[in-house]
Amino acid sequence: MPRTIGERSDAIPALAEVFRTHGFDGASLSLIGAATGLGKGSLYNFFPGGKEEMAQAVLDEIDGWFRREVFTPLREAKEPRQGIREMFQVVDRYFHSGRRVCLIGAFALGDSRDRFAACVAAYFAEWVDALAEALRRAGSGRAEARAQAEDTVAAIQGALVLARAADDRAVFGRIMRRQELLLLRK
Amino acid sequence: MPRTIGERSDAIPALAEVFRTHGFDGASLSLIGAATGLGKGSLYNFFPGGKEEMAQAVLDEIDGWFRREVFTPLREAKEPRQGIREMFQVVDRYFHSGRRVCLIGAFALGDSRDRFAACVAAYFAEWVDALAEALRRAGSGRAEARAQAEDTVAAIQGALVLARAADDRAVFGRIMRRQELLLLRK
DNA sequence: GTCTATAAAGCGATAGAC
DNA sequence: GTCTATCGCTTTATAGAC
Repeated sequence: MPRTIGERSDAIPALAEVFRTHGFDGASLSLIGAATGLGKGSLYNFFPGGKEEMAQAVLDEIDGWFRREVFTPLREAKEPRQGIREMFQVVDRYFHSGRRVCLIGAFALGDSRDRFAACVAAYFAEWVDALAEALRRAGSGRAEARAQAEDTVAAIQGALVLARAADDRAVFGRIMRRQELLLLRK
Repeated sequence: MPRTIGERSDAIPALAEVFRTHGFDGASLSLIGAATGLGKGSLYNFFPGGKEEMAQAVLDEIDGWFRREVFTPLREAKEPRQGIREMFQVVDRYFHSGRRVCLIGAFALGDSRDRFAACVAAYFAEWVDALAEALRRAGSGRAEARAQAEDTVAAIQGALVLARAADDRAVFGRIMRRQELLLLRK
């Protein structure tokens, strides 16, 4: 998180943190102001569309990050099985081993789903697609690869729910490890 | 949903619907009043603790329902494998094949987790416990049964996230069916 | 017991000084 | 470009009429 906010994108990490912690409705402008160190004037200067534009900017940033660090590597990995192993590593790091919630998953379950429906749907669809392609290249049939990919993305999201519910990140690690074994066995 | 509200418990289904649809923060008293057909006077007469007491009453009702319809049957089923099959059926019906969100899962990911932390943690812990016992009775070792139970509850929660994200309940059915096969194969 | 009116606080958003 | 003050509205919650 940058110490000084010089441009719009500098505020995104703090914004993401606030939305993850408090949800869209719970993230008030005063909380956002405190987290970013910006007054309302500056916030509306960077984000004329207000809170909705702030959340959209965070979602776009997350989408770009996953595209760059997860989806594309999955699709382009020379060794698909190795690519899948690396996906689990990157995802575990991203979610801080289950301590950090998936903002897009939380938006999917919450009241803000309709507002950001397209973004939310596209994120999960692309994750499933990219993983299915890697699995197909690793030897699974087309239909089986899709099924395995769907199960895996669901397992990760479910693991985040359970980890946060139990306030115990060990749950997340266990589910991730078993899902990786299930996917790469044989 | 009862047509007339004569006592506190008559309002619970409508309350649950509002919290599921709008989340805790998004469920304003005016929405709650419209959904229940009750004025604020009546609401505060039934729930002196306000919104928090309303949500807690809903969580208690859900907890009781799952205990009665899912956890206890799992533990007491004469045929544990058949009991597990029935769990999948009951859960599919409860979540309207993925169209209905798990309020406790949504609270776990959302801003209201801290407020209802004990309730949320207990719900998932008991589900995993009950399913693990059934799996153990069906022949799994103690550790393996726990792992399978954890994976299954996570798969169900993840399936709800994906179904809601894609606005496609078919996803939910597919993941549930595959998880059931995985659990009961051999 | 249920309504309407109202209180007090917080909200998102805007305007204007600097 | 960033601040403070403020608008208009909604929120939860309460008070008092009936």
